[in-house]
Amino acid sequence: MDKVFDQKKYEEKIYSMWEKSGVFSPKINQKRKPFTVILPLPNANDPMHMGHALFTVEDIMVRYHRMLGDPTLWLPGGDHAGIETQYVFEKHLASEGKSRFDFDRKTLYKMIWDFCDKNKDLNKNQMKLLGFSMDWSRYHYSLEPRIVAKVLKTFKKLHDDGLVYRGERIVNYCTRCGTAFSDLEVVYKEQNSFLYYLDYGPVQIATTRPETIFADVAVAVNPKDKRYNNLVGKKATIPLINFKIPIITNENIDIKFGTGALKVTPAHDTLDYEIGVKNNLQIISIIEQTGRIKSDPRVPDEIQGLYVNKARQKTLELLEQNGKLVKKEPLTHSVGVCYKCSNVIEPMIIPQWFVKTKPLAAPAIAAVKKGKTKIFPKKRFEKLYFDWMENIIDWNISRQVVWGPRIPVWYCFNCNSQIQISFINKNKECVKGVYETLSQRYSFDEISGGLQSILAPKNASYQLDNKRCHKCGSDKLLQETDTFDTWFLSGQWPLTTLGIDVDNIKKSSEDFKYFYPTSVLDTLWDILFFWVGRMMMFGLYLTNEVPFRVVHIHARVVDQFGKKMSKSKGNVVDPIVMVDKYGADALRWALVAGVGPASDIAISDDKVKGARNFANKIWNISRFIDMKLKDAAVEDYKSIPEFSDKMKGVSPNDKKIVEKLNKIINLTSKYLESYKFGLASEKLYAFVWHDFADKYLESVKKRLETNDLVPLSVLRHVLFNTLKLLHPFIPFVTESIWQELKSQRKSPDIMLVASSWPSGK
RNA sequence: GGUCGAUUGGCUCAGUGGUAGAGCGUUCGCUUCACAUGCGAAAGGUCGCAGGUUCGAUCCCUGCAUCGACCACCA
Repeated sequence: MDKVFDQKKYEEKIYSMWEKSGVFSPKINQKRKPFTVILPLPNANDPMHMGHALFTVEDIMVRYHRMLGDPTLWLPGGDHAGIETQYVFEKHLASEGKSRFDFDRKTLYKMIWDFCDKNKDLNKNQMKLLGFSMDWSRYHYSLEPRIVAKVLKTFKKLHDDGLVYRGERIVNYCTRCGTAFSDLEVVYKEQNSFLYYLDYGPVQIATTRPETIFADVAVAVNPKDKRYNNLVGKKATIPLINFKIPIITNENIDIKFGTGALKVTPAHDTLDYEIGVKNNLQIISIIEQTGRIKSDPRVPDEIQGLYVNKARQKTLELLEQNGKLVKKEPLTHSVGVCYKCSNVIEPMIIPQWFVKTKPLAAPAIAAVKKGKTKIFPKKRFEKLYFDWMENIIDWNISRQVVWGPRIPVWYCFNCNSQIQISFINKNKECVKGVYETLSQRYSFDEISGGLQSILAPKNASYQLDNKRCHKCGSDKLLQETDTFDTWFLSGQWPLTTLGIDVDNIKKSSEDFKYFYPTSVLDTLWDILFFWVGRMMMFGLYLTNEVPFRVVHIHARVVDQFGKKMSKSKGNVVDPIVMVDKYGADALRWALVAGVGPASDIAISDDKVKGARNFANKIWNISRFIDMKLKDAAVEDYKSIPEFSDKMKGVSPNDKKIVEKLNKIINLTSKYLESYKFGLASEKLYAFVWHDFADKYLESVKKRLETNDLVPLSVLRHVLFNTLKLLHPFIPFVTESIWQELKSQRKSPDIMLVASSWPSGK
């Protein structure tokens, strides 16, 4: 054995040995309960970051259970990550001076597909470098046909059950990404702006968005506001266009803000939308999806066609010229921006597909309350889970991006001639318009061949198959171009990857019947809502059974200053760089050792270096024992008696270390069962380094010179058991030693499986 | 505004109802034949503040302070 553990010499070899042996692929054994973990699928658009290295926690659980003898499945996967990937890809296109509007959707889809394929493979290799014992034979990608087919069936089932509807609700729309987002995907940023006081005839209103005044349909005041009592029911006048709008009341108006009078613009503000719906007000939309002001007769000519920001300036100029701008004062408020591109989110009314979530959330709440799924750490995260699930609103599952499965709904163009279309014609030009008009110049085939997107009116008729129109028999049908929210796919991940049959659960695959529900879902708390909640809802909806028994929330990796790692801050540490420098074991250990439940981990070179030293310590303990065994001229393990309490010549000192070993075996098992990985590793560290190496090993050196075989027997006993305890945490060094000491032990050949987890009786 | 978390030796952080722990750093001594990615020793904390429960609190409860995170609202 070398003087120091050279991980580069072993890691690759060891991993491929494991892989070839097939130990990562469990065999179904009806006599034993399986242990199943589904990997939180990394995005296929990006290499791994330090957060992914925390899958170490899952590997620890998985390896532990495998060693216990449980049929253990860790199922890996990759996520197409719809919007996020398209965003990354569009940046890539932009660097080549192109945009998504230059391509029809088929071409664009193919380009992104190829882009992701490369990254997917990169991801897989990186996970192997970290030693993750995933069953690669069961790897799944969210866009592979058999996964998508199941997802579409779920959509149909939801639709049949009346849980899907097409609705026109105010949605968060990013004009740059060209898609709507769920409320969870909007981030709020502080912005310095101005509050403008405008003259609306009998009242003054205060607004930060003067460009939307042309879409106003009312002025609202608080019913308790005495200043306006006599004006309620009368009319206010929109300046510049002199439209009369009613003055109404609403309890949500803050008396102290501005003048206490709010201009109500239902089409372009969330609160206003609610007020509009409640009071049956007209909803007038003046902003296009491109972010430009519409050519609407209500809008002054010079403002039409301007982008929102320009329109604001121009409107203010006009207001000032007309003496309608009373005053402006500075205001700091938060503005919703796109979580991907930071562009300001425009609340807009666009027809979208929604899932009714209340009926799905109720069982998901009940399951956690009944303890069918347990969340760790409980106190903190159960509350978070309930808060979200109890306040859930209908889920907008439409995304106006290309990268994802299209919603399986078809519109007949004969019946719905008002559908808006965007496509690339034969001359490679992007053409937009309403079908009724376009059909006079272009054939249906030319349109469908170069299709970019369609936008059907809210009440458009549709059908769930692409046969001839059920109503008129026409064959001019096109599928919805909205694609599914990524979480609609990943929310079904444990079901689809294990092989559920959505139509007939009893016909699901053997894997599904055996491995579902899964045992533990380990993730970061920040996708508790996006992912865990959705999986709970889908799981219970389709199977009446929770998708996992336990949700374990792991720690978050931050930089040495305690800040979240992000590309924009430039404080990202590449896990693979650390692996290269100090070894996979070192990084794994550094991420787990002594870390409290769901706390932050500050990762630094020093910490990983310390972990590397620990791995080396174990290596050298083994090297010492190996040498002593050979010094004693012992050819193989048979020459040294197996350790036993009753063997002759066992000293109190020997007994003491064995007692401590048994204690640490019990403790490690106990901690692993209760998800206390930090404590487990900390205690192991102290035992290995201080009790075993510094004290016991030093103390027997003299005895070893006297040809006393008892201490050798003890050393070997303690070493092999300790290696087993350490293996889930630091698999490479322990397995490397296991291989080096082949002649000094009985089978098994591979540490990972065949060696059973020790018992510390 | 609401919720949650943190506050422990110089730094980073574990932990427990019964007189404080680790790693790193620091100081001193070691080229000891497993390991200098090491060995031996040492210094260093009234466990944020104020109350309460308890025979006893760093740990439980209440309040406060500071920092951080999340959610909601922001016309």
